[in-house]
Amino acid sequence: MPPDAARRSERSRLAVLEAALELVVAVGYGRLTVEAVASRAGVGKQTIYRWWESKGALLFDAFVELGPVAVVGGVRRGEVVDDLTDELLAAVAEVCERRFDQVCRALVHEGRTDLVMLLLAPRRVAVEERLAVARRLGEVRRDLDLGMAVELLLGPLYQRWLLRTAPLTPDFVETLVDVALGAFR
Amino acid sequence: MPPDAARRSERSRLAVLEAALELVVAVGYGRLTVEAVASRAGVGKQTIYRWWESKGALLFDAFVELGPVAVVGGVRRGEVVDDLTDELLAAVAEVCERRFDQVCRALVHEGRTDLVMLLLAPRRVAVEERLAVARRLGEVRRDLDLGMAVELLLGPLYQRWLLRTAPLTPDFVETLVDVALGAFR
Amino acid sequence: MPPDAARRSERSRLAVLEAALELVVAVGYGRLTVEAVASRAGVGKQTIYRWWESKGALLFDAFVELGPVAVVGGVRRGEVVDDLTDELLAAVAEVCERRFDQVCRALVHEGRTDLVMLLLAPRRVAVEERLAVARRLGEVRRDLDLGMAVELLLGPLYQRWLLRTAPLTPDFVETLVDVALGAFR
Amino acid sequence: MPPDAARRSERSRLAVLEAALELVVAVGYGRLTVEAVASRAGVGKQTIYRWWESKGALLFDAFVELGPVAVVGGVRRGEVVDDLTDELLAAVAEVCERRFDQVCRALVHEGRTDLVMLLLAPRRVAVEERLAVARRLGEVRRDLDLGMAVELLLGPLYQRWLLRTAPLTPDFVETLVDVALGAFR
DNA sequence: GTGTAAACGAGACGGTACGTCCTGTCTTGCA
DNA sequence: TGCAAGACAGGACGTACCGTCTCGTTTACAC
Repeated sequence: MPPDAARRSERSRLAVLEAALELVVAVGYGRLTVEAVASRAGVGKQTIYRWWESKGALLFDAFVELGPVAVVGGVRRGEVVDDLTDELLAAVAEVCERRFDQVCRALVHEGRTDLVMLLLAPRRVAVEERLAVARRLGEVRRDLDLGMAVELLLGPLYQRWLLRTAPLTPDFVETLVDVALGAFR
Repeated sequence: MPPDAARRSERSRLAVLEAALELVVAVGYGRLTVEAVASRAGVGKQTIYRWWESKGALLFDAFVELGPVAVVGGVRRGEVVDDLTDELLAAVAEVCERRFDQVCRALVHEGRTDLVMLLLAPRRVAVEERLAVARRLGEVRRDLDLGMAVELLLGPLYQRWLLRTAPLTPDFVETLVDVALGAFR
Repeated sequence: MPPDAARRSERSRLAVLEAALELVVAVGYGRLTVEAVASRAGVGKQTIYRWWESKGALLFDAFVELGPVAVVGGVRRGEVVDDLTDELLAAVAEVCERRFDQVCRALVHEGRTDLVMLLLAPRRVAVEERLAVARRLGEVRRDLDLGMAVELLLGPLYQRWLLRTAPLTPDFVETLVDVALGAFR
Repeated sequence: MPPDAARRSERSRLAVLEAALELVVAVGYGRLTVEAVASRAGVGKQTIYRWWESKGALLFDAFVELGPVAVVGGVRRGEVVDDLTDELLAAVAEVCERRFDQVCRALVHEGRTDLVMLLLAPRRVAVEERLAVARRLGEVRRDLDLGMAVELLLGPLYQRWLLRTAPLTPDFVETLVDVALGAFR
């Protein structure tokens, strides 16, 4: 029998999500156990297994529900270079936020990169939209491949973040935008 | 007491590394157990715990010792665009190779991104060297920041690989090189 | 948290006790492992550790639950010398029975002599009761110290058994009863 | 190849025996490990395995070599009742001595009751000899079975010791001798 | 209101793997 | 060669969690 969502206890649902988020931040994904989540949430283990498929799915829900809302800038405010820099700096801030970082790494760990992409999507969309405007305004080449451009901007950034090859400094972001825009014009 | 490396059994060391590599390819990191490695290697569990700190460290050693040697092109063969494309295609091949992929993901999983960087380093160096030549020959800007250039080329590639946002096609590589070189000239 | 006895699985409890008894007889105490008991009982190891403190406690329970019931004679059937001889012969039989012997030695081995005493108690009580009757009937001295008398009768017997100083022959038992009764009259 | 006793290191032999005795007293037989003995003796493990078959054999040797010599009274000093009482009190003292007790229990634990008997033998012989004298002097029955008499005296005593059924008080010893002698006259 | 059926907390269950410990053997210099 | 040192294969230990499965107990909808 599939569980009857109508009878689901909202109190339990929230308690579990909160406990999961607190614990993953406190101890990291590797040391996060379902038993600990259940215990901290004052919930039976079965209640977790009934409603979530995996730790990853649980953490994803926890983040979507309780994580900080990504601040995504409006489409156009000033020069394309400034707007993109702002957007990337926001991406850096987002990605360095402890809960976001932990949850994403947990999802990578579980192979649920699809969920990671969902979390990263708003940023990618924002960057793409700004570039679309830029293309319309002639700030960049008319034939610019927007998808590739987004990857060129965010790929290096996300790589630094995931692999921790180097710190995500404002300097890095500025140079990244400069160099990338060089290719787009 | 720290173990005495001089007395270490080479036979056991190799058997463990081989078993680890075979098993991680066969069952993946998540289902890889120390007991299985010990058993397949015909080795006591303690012998593994004596010499390696974690599954990740073990897999790293296994790969460094037994993994396929990365084919890194010579510095200069032709046009910079062709050479870089070759290099990135080789990077794609490397990164898609089952053992490499599994071991790297295992290391990311364990938070040992430092080791992942070691595995990726030769490629990065090769790209950087070709760009250095290009800069000397005037194929790219004199003031090009080589480190940033490398990240711009490999960052998007490695991001696609790790997050599986999209397949790593030759087309993607070509466009990536084209766009990036646009920024470098 | 202490385990909740109310929820305990009777099926598992019995399976463990049976497995323990079979195995201790089959391989002896020294080679008896908790893992083997769990495996033969079709039970998780934790289920054993949850309910029993030690191998000794487990074996004691197993014996109390499943061991052959000691045949303890009625209080008085005939001459005191015959009755006591019967009782001691029964003690010899009991103590030589494979399971009883193994379990008792296991308990001695673990220092749980209190449990050994529990297993031996019925016999001691029976002997004491017969001696009490004998004292009432004038078959032995009025001022006989019953506790000491029991020790005098069973002490040598149990010592031969535990230390295997000599075989427990009927002859030994008869002489023992004769000599002891000589002291009691 | 059997080890060559001629080349045996006396220093090592003694160090091992001393360490074994100290450790068995300190931690008991159950927690006594060969490694600990070797380490405390400043000796390689192999040196122990080369010269002793088991922990039990090692402890036995240790006791024979280093244990306190049992004080066994001369054959006849006074009344048979007094002499036997002295002998049994000495037996109690001996058996309660920490090292003797530990080593004997260790040997019982290992099933090496033969070695226990060797350790107990001097006492038994002494009692038997005094009884032989008593029989010659008419202090006890002419047809007394000496072996049985010894068992009647020491059996209850050793049983109390091994099974710890009750404390080995002087009172107990006196009553034991009284009652037993009652049977022997 | 009452009956009933699902979700709930609790936690025991059969398992898997862990990382530690110890055994008894084997190997490597040193004396 | 005997020795101290200690690595080795093997395997049991007791623990930690897994995901499943009962237990009674709420809870909430249908009658």
